[in-house]
Amino acid sequence: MTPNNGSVSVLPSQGMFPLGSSGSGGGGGYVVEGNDCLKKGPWTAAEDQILMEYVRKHGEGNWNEVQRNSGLNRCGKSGRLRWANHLRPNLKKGSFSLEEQRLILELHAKYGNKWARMASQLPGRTDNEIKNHWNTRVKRRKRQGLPLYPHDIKQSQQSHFHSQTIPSLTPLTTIIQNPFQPITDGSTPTFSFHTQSQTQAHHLPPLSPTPPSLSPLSSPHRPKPTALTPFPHFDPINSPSSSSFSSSTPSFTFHRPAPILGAPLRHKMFRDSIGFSPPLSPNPERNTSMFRTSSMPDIASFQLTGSDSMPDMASFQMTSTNSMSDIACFEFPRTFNHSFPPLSLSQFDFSDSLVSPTGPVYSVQSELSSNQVSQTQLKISIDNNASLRDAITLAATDETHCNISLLDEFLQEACSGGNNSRSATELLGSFEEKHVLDGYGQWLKSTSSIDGHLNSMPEDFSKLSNSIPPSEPVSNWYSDSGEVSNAHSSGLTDASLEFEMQQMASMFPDVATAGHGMASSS
DNA sequence: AAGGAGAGCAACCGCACGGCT
DNA sequence: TAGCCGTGCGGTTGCTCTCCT
Repeated sequence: MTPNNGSVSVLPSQGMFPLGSSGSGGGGGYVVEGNDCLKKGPWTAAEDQILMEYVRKHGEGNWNEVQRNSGLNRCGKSGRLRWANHLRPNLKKGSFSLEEQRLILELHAKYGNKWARMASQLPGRTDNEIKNHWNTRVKRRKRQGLPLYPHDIKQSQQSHFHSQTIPSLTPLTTIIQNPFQPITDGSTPTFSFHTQSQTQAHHLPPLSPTPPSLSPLSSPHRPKPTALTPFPHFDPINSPSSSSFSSSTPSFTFHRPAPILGAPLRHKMFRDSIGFSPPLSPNPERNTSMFRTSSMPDIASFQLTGSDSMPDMASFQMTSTNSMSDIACFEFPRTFNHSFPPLSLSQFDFSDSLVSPTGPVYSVQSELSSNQVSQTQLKISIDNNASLRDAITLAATDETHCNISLLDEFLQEACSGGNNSRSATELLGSFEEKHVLDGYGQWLKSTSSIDGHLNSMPEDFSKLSNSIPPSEPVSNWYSDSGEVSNAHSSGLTDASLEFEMQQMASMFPDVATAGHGMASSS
């Protein structure tokens, strides 16, 4: 936007008075009484010319000299800003490209609100541009109750936050990406997820602006995040979570975040970080069990059991105490050297603390308000000593019968729904476990050795798929506009939409290409 | 057609930091 | 060493434009 005739944001009470519209190209603005009549407000083309001429002659710097030597009736600070943001050469104008948007996300995850630092890695972009872009995104996603970061970005952000107190935390991702891989010594590792109440959960600097006091746009009166909060939970020795950790029975505990049930996301398609998870039950008669388990069971547990008869496969079973008939299971290779479902940190979305089977205990914080979910605990145990089979059993125990019906509701709507298009994300409420399943599905597709299992998987998934109006663009599922499939209302640019789509596509590299993601892959 | 909401953008403000004296 | 000054950064404000109702 170019400067125009609009008034400027300086109050007359501050000693300004309107200049009128005499300036070419828009003019307007205010001057400061008693301060050499320094002009404020939008710059005119004439002023730009003066400034450019000055910089051409004298170079950048000595901005206070601009006013003295060029006759420009602006303070040096204003001149510097104008030059930096609009006049200097090689500035890119226009909307951010997909790569730039992605980079901004990554850089923000890495640096936080260090706009200048981010700008230094985005050639032609200014810190102000990046800041505005980011703030717009923040506002939009906050309004929609969506997480600020996509999964993969969020995990790197978490790594960033922690890397300042825990060197080489980056492997955290590795730890979680393949949580089973370390189990090679015949031990019986166990690890568990559990969600704490909000009062228990906040140990770290916030990762999301959602809580007002936790905004990434931190108040200038708050300590700058140069020294990030250490992990109060990081205590491999004394951590309660580590009490069950031993060499013979590796275990780790981390907390699940609250589901995203915040903003009234009505009539929204699958989108953005929520992603879409296919039900993976290979047994049609059990096709709701995955949903049950995914729908924030208050207590769920996983168990992995070794197998000799199926040395290369493990089964994964999910049960709910509501009904033992609600059992879902699937299998996957035990060795996991085929890039087990990318169970990344973000996909688990640990909210609080983590004890890895291999050592370090990290505490990470959910960006979600944990008051949106009842106490939830998932427990996974891995038994590598099992002699007959590699089995993974996941038991979901619903103690409070809260939230558990969300996915059933979704399934019902999905199966009967037709064009209602009620969002999976809206109904799912949570996506943490779903991401596990997403990862599993993705891995499943890419693993030729289990094609047979794949074939038996997708019935309930196909139900979901069928429930999604085929005419609905996938971008509407995944855009972070948060509104009904309307990119315009959200102000999303095509690039933004495409960017969000790419984010999602990256989550489903295989299936996405099969036709708009999993939802249409059946 | 008018009004409202939201997005995008430009620019200001206050503070922090570093260099210089 | 303290104070001054220039510069840079981050937060905020307020404007216009676009789209929707």
